[in-house]
Amino acid sequence: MDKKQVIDVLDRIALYLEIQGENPFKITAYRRAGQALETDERSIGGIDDFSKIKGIGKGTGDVIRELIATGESSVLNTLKQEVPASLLELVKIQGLGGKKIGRLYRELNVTDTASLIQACQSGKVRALPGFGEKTEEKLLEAVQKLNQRPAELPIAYMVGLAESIEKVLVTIPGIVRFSRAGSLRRARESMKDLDFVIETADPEGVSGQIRERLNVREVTGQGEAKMTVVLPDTYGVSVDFRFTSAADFIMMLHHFTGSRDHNILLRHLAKEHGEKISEYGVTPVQGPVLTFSSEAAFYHHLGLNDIPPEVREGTDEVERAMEAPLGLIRLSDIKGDLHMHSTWSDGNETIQAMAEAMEARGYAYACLTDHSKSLRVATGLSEDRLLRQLDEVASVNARFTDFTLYSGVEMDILPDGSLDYSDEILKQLDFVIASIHSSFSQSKKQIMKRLANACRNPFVRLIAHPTGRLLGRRRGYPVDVDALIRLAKETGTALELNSNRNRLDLSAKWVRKAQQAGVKIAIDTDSHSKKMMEDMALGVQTAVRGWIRPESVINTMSAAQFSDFIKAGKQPG
DNA sequence: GCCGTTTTCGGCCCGACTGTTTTCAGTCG
Repeated sequence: MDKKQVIDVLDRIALYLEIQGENPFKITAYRRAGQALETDERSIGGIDDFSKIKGIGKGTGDVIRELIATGESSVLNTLKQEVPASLLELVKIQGLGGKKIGRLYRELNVTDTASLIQACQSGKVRALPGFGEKTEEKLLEAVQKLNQRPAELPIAYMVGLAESIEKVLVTIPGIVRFSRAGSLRRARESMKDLDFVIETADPEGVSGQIRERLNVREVTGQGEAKMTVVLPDTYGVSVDFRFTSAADFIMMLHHFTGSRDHNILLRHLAKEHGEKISEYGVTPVQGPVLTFSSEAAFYHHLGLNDIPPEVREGTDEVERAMEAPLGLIRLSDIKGDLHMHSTWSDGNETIQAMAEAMEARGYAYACLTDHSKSLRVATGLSEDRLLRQLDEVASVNARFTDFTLYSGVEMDILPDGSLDYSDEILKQLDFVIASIHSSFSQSKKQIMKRLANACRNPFVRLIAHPTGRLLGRRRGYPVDVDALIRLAKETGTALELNSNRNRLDLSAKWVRKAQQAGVKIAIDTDSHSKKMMEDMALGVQTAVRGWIRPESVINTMSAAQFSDFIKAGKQPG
């Protein structure tokens, strides 16, 4: 039984207790025990005494120990006999929580979605005290919507929606400023909904404008402080708009950026000093409510170093910010982009145009890395064309003074593990990337053989999009990423964090492990157009989620350092 | 059920909104 399964059992126990109408604090105790386990860096086997972990006491500790010893929980088994398991599904229904589910079960014998629909249709639900006609209607609607859309949507899709919303918000005169909040601001890979915080003196007018201009499908909540709408997109994504005054903006933004668990940690901390935190500010022991002009100032008030949104997940970030500045990478640390394509293969722009756009972004250098010959769908370069391209890169590079364009290639690692060019060719390039674009369904063993061959080549400096995943669409090929990290370390090969919004590959979890192992990372956009260069921001956000420091990233090097890095060649570690 | 520089009892994060009520419980984030 692994950690995830143990946490899952604790959560299920909590849900059963909720349905039974148990003491709410007992319920959160089970959930908190699960969170404590998740936060702990050790694996289940590496923990000797669970009760020593804060949040786990005798009761939950016994449950965990029994689970590990026997694979079962007598607490859970008892609950299963008292409450049908099918009831657990009902919490997914909008507007239903443990308490209402418990009442529906005890008084109307509702056990699953089918019996809930029946109870609604026969008018029995509205007769229950606390329920009513409207509740019954909404429940019926919510049940029917239940499986119509995935619970969470990938960040690429949600960023697209957010961008289109922002285009509208900037044109509404009553809006002083606004910001993304919630999961998107924290750059989670997938999320349920979108959140915006808006400074305005006229929430009502602005609400009306937003409803009209976004052509919303439905308004599911409307008050003085907030509005919730459903967008007219394919999935019917829900968006929260929270309105605020100038003074409250930062605290409101902080609050709605979350995560909820992070906010809870901060409130516990404030409480130790007798202070109270809400979205309106910090209430001190005495005196007026405090607000702040930046989130950093707010953290500072709590005795913490600044914590960027991307790591506010309610794990150990508060503890770490207490000890020292986190020192995590920022977008401004990026000095170049090492992965881009031109019209020579499948890019949309000339080499010159791509280089100019990179320079305009303030970069000191970039590498041109078109596809290699075997990737025919992308008109990969034959040896002959690749060598001719070297001349073109040199001539484009000569037109810049404070910017260097390096020659490179994104070379295919072929299904049999061989590489698409000979070392004779590769040694003429400044920067060689290797990646897998074919035979995704091979065994893990064969995929690892391919990656090992690439890492062991003396000219391959970087493995691009190491897992080949496309978020929400494709899992990628089977990679033993731990083994790849060891290979990268051993051979002095860097691993990519591909910033493309559909990839974000490696993920935050894996770049964190790579950094811990001493492997260098490149945060690249793999741009095929100028527009795609903007995804660097998402790549850096993902790196921050992985607690990446600038010194672990090769494209944070200055122009001179990077030039030396190229010349020095691979340094096996 | 868990916890303690207010420590073995009495608390447990905080507020908006909805639908039900006629002062508030439940849900959500």
